[in-house]
Amino acid sequence: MRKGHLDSNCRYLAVQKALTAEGEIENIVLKGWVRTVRSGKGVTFLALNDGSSMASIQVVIDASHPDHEAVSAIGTGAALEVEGDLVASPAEGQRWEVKAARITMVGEAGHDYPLQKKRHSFEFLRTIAHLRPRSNTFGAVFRMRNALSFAVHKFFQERGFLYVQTPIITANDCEGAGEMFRVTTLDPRNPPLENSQIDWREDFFGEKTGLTVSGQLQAELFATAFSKVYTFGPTFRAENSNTSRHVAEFWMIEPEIAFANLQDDCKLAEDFLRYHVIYTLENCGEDLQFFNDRIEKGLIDKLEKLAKAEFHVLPYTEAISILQKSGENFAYPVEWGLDLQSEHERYLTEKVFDGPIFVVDYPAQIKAFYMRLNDDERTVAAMDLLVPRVGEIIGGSQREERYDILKMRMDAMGVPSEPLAWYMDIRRWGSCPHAGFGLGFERFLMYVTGMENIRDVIPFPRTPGNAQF
RNA sequence: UCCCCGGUAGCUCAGUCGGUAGAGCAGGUGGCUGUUAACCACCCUGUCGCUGGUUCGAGUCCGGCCCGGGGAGCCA
Repeated sequence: MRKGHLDSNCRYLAVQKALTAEGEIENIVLKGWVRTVRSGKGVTFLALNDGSSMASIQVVIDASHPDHEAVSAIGTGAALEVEGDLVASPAEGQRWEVKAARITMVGEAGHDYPLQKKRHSFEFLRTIAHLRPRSNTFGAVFRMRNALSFAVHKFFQERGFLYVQTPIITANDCEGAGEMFRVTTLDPRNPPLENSQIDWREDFFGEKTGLTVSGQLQAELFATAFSKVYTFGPTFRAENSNTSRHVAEFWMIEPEIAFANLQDDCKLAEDFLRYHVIYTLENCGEDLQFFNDRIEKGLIDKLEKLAKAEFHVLPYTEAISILQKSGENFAYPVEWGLDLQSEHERYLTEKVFDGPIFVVDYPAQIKAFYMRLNDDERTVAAMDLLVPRVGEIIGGSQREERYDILKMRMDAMGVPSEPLAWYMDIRRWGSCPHAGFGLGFERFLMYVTGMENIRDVIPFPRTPGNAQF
């Protein structure tokens, strides 16, 4: 067996291309990592995977081959280049296999390779996040993540939306969505002080800055120039949340549309969800089948059902009344003016409607300052899209486009208006009704893969106490 | 941050009433087979999370701490 790089005139093929070949091909080259070695006296089989598909390709080497003994000692995880002929497999289990003429060891893997050919717990795999993409489940997760990232852009671009990159560093302390990470170049042991308070004017940006918790406010500005825009980027929350649904760094999708009301917003959210579920069904078959068989039984049925489902619209006030009449014994109180808890949301979407629902028109006092005040003056044009098994998956609103009312709401909620003068300015000149929503990309991935922990749908999760890799 | 559960071999786990630790996989050796996370036989593998206590004796009981998981809150 040769070591090092193989120069060859042979045709290099991704494993996925080889597996879906129309016919036999002579002299091909495959490169990838060994998943299993099954060795016998007469013949040795290698399963080679290069991440291009869930399935590995079977490489066969006869005992008569001079390298047979060396090949049979190859460890799981080794990187190989295989040169040979793609031939029809004489045995059950695969259509094509590679009859190896030459196998080159590119990178060895010893017996201490942590990823064994057995089932590992997701908890263990998180501790080897640098290797877990080579496992079946994470291969499928990240291929799916890739496919859906592409689909997000495809969806918006096909509809004339402008992709806007909103800032990651921001001085808006009150974007309204939670704790921010501080961004500073000051020396923490010796910060400049004024009246024993840190003097942020001395900091890099001349004011107190942090990592963005939402691109919405800036997306609104662009919406009032380009009509339809979306963001798709990293978002940060410094909250000490320790749950399977929270990470400190995640990717959020935030469309914002001008000349639009809450109904238009709901329609967009519905189209978005349906489009991506159908895209997944049509483009991720092999990986989806794996999730359906191994991660969440009935996943494909669930997605097909969602793709065809009617999306109900339910005003908050009606939701409260349904919950109060339900006779269910909820752990948290149901009363007009209180926010809906997870148990309430799941009851509505699973038991009452058994399908996706928009809950709209929430009490003003439990929602953010920028949401548009309804004519009843006690609710705002907010919407949450709830789906079975997950609960809230999208949250959005029509934005308050009337300067005076926005100012009044900010004052009432204690939001200082001076730092947000630019945000308010677009209400002074050419203001128009507009709306948008936010969707956590990882939460959406959890929904379509059936994965139950958000840390298992993002390459390198950042959570309280953990920023490894 | 709060509540609950857990931490035993490289990995997945068992360990009874408190009596001195075990199975599968991985690894090694041999055998066997166009094999399918191959199979069969034998061999090897331990700071029982850390720390203090109770006890003749602690993986097992109690306290503290660390780490992980589930749920809640916050939210996406």
